[in-house]
Amino acid sequence: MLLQNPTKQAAVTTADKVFEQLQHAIVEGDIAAGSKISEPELAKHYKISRSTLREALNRLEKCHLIERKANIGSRVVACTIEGLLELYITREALEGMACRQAALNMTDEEIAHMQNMLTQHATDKALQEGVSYYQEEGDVDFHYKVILGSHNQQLINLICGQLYHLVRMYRCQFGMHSPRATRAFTEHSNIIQAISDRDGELAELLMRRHIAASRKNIENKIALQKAEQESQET
Amino acid sequence: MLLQNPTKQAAVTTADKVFEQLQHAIVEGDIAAGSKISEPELAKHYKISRSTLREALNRLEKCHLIERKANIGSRVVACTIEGLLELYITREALEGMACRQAALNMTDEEIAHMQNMLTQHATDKALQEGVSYYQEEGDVDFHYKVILGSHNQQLINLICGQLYHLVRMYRCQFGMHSPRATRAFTEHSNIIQAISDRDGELAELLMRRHIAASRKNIENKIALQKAEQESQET
DNA sequence: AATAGTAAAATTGTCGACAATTATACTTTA
DNA sequence: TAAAGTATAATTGTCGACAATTTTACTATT
Repeated sequence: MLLQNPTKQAAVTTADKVFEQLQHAIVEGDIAAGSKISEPELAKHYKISRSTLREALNRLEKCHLIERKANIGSRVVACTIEGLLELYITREALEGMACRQAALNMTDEEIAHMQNMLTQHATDKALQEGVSYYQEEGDVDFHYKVILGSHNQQLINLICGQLYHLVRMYRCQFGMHSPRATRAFTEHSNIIQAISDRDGELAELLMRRHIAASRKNIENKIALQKAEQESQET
Repeated sequence: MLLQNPTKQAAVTTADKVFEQLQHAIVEGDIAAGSKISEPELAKHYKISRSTLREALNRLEKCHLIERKANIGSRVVACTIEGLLELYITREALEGMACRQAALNMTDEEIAHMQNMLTQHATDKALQEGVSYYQEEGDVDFHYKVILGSHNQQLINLICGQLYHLVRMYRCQFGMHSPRATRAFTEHSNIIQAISDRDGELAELLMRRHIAASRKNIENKIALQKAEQESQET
């Protein structure tokens, strides 16, 4: 993952650095989803005081990667199917609106840059081979560009600063790299076209369909798995 | 304000209590928007240690009421017109989707309860007098019910747990109680009808129009003020 | 044997002190 | 006089210890 969250700011303090390490560990599943967090243990592991660790934990809570209860402690969030679907619903709402705003607020330069990026991806051999490159980095890259293009700080903070850490976590833990590469590419093209045409309404509609398609793709998979399980059980 | 944020949980720890007091003070403007926060000063004022205060500050940051920079300190967020409009855009996206989900997921009991609430407000003398009661409590109450009705924890947390503190802050600081009472009442009625009909698409559309109408109302006011200022300057 | 009660251990919350960084006031120099 | 540099003061970040609460292990009672 070379990709960087565009809202991320340099980690200067120790708490920042430990936060980043913990974030990575949670997203990648090195610290299990749903597991309890022991402050003394983690503090010892990272060789920092509990105060500093708690500062880092507060940041993890801010991007919804852990949950805290008073006098009880912290737990890594659980990755459930319901949670995943809820996340997609929320993304559909926020990124849809971001896309509409992008159509209104992006500069011509930004749009040109995004078009170039897509062309770049189109000629990329990885895409032609149907490999996951485009899905992973290219997809996230595209979505980031649109969100930033909204020029709406509120939307940018919510999506890039909070939601996307969870998105990455689900991607890692559920091992999601579905074979939608070429299809997603076409959808991205159409979205950029709508933005380029300054058609906010269409841009939002297309982005929402794009995300909803991913969600339905997952729902189908789940349904299939369920059916398989039940047939095995009998 | 008797109204309670439905996502709020009992404050057991000292940091919780100080957080609530600070939250109130910031929302009401007792601590000025945009002002710098002095940790030693506040800690002394509330008679707590700096550690405990910092815990409270972290929670304020979580609901976007303050912003922190490493080694520099915290500032109360500034209330700008751009920020207000961005907030409305975000609300439109999130609450619109919440309303769609409410149409799909609310139980019949919940819907009936919400209808009763609206009838209650209709017969309320305060509404008939066109007083601000309906707008303040009734409006927020209605929106909360819809959001909770989405049964989507992600949406509920984002809107009730984060956005609405900022909304309240803007309402207080900009002194917003525009005379849209009866109109808003009609709009609420139509939204409930759509939810009752389980028409998610219409419900979302109406909620978005409802919020957009408020936003445009503000934009008009701003434009008017600007025009007045300019005419005075000449 | 199962449950309730109690004591011990562990965990979280809070505190005050010190270290590192930033802001301020003053002096020096061109 | 203005600008740059330096020393001082103030603020934020980090630490280890203690207090309050929760969990665990054990004992006593029915």
